[in-house]
Amino acid sequence: MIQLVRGFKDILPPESSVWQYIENTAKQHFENFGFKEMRPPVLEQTELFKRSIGEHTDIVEKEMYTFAGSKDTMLTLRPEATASVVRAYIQHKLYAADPVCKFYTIGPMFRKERPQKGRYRQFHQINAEVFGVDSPYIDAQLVFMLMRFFERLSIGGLSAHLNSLGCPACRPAFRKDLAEMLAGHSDKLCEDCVRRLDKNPMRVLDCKVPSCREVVADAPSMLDYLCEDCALHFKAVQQILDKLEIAYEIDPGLVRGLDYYTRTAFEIQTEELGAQNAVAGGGRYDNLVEMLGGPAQPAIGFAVGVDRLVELVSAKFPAYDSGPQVFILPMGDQAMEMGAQFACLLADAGVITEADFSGRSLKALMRRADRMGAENVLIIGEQEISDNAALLRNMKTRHQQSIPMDRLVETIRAEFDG
RNA sequence: GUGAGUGUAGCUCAGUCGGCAGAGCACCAGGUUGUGGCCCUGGGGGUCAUGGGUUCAAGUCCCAUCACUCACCCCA
Repeated sequence: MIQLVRGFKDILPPESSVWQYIENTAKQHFENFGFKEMRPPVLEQTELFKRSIGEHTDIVEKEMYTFAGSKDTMLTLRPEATASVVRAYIQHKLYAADPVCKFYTIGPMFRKERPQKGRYRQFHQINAEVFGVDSPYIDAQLVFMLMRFFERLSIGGLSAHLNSLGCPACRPAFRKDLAEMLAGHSDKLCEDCVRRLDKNPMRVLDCKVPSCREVVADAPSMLDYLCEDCALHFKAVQQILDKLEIAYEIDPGLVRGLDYYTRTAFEIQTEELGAQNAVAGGGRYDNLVEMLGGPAQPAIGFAVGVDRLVELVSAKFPAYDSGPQVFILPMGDQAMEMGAQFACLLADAGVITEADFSGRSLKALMRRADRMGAENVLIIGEQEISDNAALLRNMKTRHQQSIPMDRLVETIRAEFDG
């Protein structure tokens, strides 16, 4: 038997209905905030991700699905969406149409990591990106939009975590001081953090090892190093969130893994997930558009992990298959032929219709209809054919009525309109 | 990539010391010639993950592979 690829997953009914619910809620909600859907391809030139995510990140170094395309270009299944959206924004000169562009995307991403709970090699994200606005107002609006989105999905125990990562003007000084301070205590750091010292010292800030935490407790905070512009920006984000009555925590340990982030970084966490508690994360990337060859345009975005949302939503509202409104039960060849016609005509008329052509006993058909949760059954047998009227039975009330065949579709449709 | 655990019917799982492959649920049929849920009776269903090894004999012991789960690394 051919099995599905490791780390990949089939989304079967009824679970798929939860996905539809989440995606539909996101579309409606984000469009209320002025976002339009963009659907970039899942495949891009490898170079795009190397330049945006950073050549020396784990994602690019060992977690991408990369293979040779035609000639000498390497292709990669996207590990995240932002790079593609930025690429499309630049390539189609979308900044020319209007200075402000707001997009959302929903779709699969691919990362070749070891699968574990809630982390597949094909995972799904809902992204939103805003280009052309450097106002802190938009930072706050994104956080607000996210919190409300999760509330719509009835996810509880939410908290917003905020930090500012500074900008190229102020971050280097912080990074240098931090690295020096940490290096002075390298004997107390865990193995991983010693390695992080040269690679990305800021990541030591969110290490969970107790001895590292002690060292970090005395570490300098980026917030003390922010230049005037960055400090004002961050202050403004907080003020707006206060006005919007969104609770948040300032978390100097919140560090984004990707190189392109600047200023505001945020993460939405829930208590309902255990160790992997982040359901969304994002931040500003004011330099990425230019880095990728576009005009200097500020930008900010976030990504929501859909796989985790599905778990949370399913735990609250278990998925189930809803049954047909009408289940047609024909008996005999002639009835079968009529049932087949009615099945098509009713469905086309907007009634959720199912039919059973197995030719088994009425008892067996009734049992199947009941199990499938049918609201009504339409019985067509010899008696009904000679009466020229089918029998419609409500499965809950057990009420039965005879419906003339020649007006059957209109009659049944009228029955459900009310 | 590293470490640990698991793999037996569609699902959840039992299987003792190595000795005929099991249960519950689900499915099918009958009890009721054309009326569902509850109940009763019966039935179908297995490459015991895969491949090799030890043994008179392997679901059970050993090795390898694969898959899943959890954790690590890393992380929107």
